[in-house]
Amino acid sequence: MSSKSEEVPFGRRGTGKPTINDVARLSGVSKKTVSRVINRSPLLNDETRRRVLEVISDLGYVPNPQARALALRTNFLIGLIHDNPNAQMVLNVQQGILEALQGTDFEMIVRPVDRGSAAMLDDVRHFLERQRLYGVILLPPISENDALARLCDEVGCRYVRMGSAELDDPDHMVASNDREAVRGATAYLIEQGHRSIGLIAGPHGFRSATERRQGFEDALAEAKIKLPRSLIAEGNYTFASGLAAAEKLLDLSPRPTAIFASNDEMGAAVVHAARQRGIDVPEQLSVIGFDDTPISAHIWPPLTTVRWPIVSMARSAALKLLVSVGGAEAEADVSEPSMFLSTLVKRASVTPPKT
Amino acid sequence: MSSKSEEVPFGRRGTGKPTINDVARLSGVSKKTVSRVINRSPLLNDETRRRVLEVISDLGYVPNPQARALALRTNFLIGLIHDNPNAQMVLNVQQGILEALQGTDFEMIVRPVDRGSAAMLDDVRHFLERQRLYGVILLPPISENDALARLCDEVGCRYVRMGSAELDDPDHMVASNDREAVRGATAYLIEQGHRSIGLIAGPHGFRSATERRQGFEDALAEAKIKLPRSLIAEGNYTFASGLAAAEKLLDLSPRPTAIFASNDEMGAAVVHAARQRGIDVPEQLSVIGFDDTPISAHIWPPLTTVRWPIVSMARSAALKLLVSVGGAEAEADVSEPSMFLSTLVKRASVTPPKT
DNA sequence: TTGTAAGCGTTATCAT
DNA sequence: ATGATAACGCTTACAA
Repeated sequence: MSSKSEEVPFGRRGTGKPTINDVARLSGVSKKTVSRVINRSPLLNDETRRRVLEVISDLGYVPNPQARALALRTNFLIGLIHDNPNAQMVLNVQQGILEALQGTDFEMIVRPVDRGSAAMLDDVRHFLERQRLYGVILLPPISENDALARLCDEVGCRYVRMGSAELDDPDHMVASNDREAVRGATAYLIEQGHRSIGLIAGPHGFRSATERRQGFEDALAEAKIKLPRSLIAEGNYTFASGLAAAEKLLDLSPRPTAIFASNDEMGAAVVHAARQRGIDVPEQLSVIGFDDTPISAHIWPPLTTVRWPIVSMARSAALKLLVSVGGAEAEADVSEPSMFLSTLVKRASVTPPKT
Repeated sequence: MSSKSEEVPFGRRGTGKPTINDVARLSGVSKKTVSRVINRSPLLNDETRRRVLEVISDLGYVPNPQARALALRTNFLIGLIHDNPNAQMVLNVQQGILEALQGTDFEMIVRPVDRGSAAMLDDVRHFLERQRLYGVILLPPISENDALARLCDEVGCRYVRMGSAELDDPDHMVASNDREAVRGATAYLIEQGHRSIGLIAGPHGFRSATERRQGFEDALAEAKIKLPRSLIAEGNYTFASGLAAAEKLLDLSPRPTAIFASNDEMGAAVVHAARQRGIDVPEQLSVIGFDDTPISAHIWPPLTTVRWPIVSMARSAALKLLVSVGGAEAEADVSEPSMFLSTLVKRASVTPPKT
């Protein structure tokens, strides 16, 4: 009986910020109508909309995200879920996502997870259920986990997976053609005259590792080159593991004249290991990496590598998530691409072998 | 009159998740009492608290963050505001923050800003006002902007600044002793016998650049070495700028026998530039960097550098923000340190000069 | 096309 | 120490 707060002239309470009520009162319509304007409802008199928009802009009114989140049962947040050890990759992805979110009401929230942990799925479930994210982007390698994708579905959270191959339908996936890209890179090595080529593969169980390895083998098969198993070493995408793998390969005799490393970190490690034992790159050893992260350009010699369009992929992933916002119009957009092509970046770490 | 929803046995509506009402009903108390339990109110009968906690755990009840955010007018989010170009640094900071947030109800939200833009302060103000963050962490170099700190105060948002020197009171600051650390690094070069030492300074207007440069000059002054201005080049902390600066220094004749670069990116660039012109590091040129980011250990030769305890600093910064949560007890905690010491990491890029 | 009333799930006020 | 009731600022049902 007591409070008729609508009577208060303006922005009652200390906060000072105008609410939907202020807008409604000042433009002489109901809250609901203002809400319709905010949410771009199509069934609205143009004149009404205009008037409300004017008041909104006069007042500098901005809808309160917390209140919307409560009412809509969904937050205006895009989550990035990852267990990727590579700083540069994670940051590139963040950059891509943020570019997509630019100018929208969405913000990005980052959630690293522990792939090893048995509780990982439960952790993510709790996270998603609590935060009610609008959607999440799954980075490799965790993005390869099908159970995780199913989990997102279950809790009703939109998701897009990033990966090295199509492991989901196009609406839920942005993929690159790693296999083909590595085939091309290896073929380039063969063209240059290399016949004894080492491979530092990615870790067992990673889709990207498999794809890249297959691309490597595709190229060899095409050229009818048969290589001993000993020319394949395995790393886990870290510099340290690359160092160990490189040492194994460089101890071989005869030594390979070229090495393809499944990512730049390990490629840089090959160069490092070679220098350490006085082997000149590229004169005595050609090296190719993968990712085109800054380190590949910064070491000496600059590393020939496969450019992985990670920023564009991440941007696209985020845009796929946002497709369903803005009510009507957004759906009509040309849909975001789902396949991205990686390309070979030729630098100084490859030359024909000297015999 | 119509809805007596309290009668519904359990988790009405589709969502299925128990609410505070379910807990209240099942434990035979009011919502407010449950709320008190959740918020660790001290004035609560122990027996009541116990009973409620039991029901909470039986039900697997978790308070809805969106509703709390609306009622409390503050989100359970910690923001990271930065305009730092260095991927590794940003990611280290994220790691530190996330470590601190581990096990709490808080999540991290990342907000890059554009230092150059005139609208920067307004952007941040809108961001803070809309999102109602619990607190933000300001990374250098934007953390050096006093107007930004004042803005946080104004909109009632807790903040902690990270920086290379104390630019705020301890509650709002975690700092490192860059000046002293660089003085030590330079002294080490002098000890080794170097007398002609180049400096690649950070960009004008950056506090970290000033601090590091002063440390450099402190050491020279101590050793009574007077160097020509030409031995000081300026970069902007990027690899490319480091390359340009290195070229300038290496063109000098006589050439310096050592170079201190104000960060690792530029230090790596020095090594890169040296190799490019056939100058051996460290035999003909010693190099020291700053930060101890992975690149310093990954290039050849591994770079002697100053280890900046950035992860710990970020963790501490986040903990400072959280000090005021948990009602009563947290305040009593030993307060987080505000000063962090950087230390010299000796690797292979420094030797005595050959004359 | 627009408005009314009833939530969304929590906390604050002010009793008792 | 605890509870009834009114916010918090927005959206959805359902009318009109």
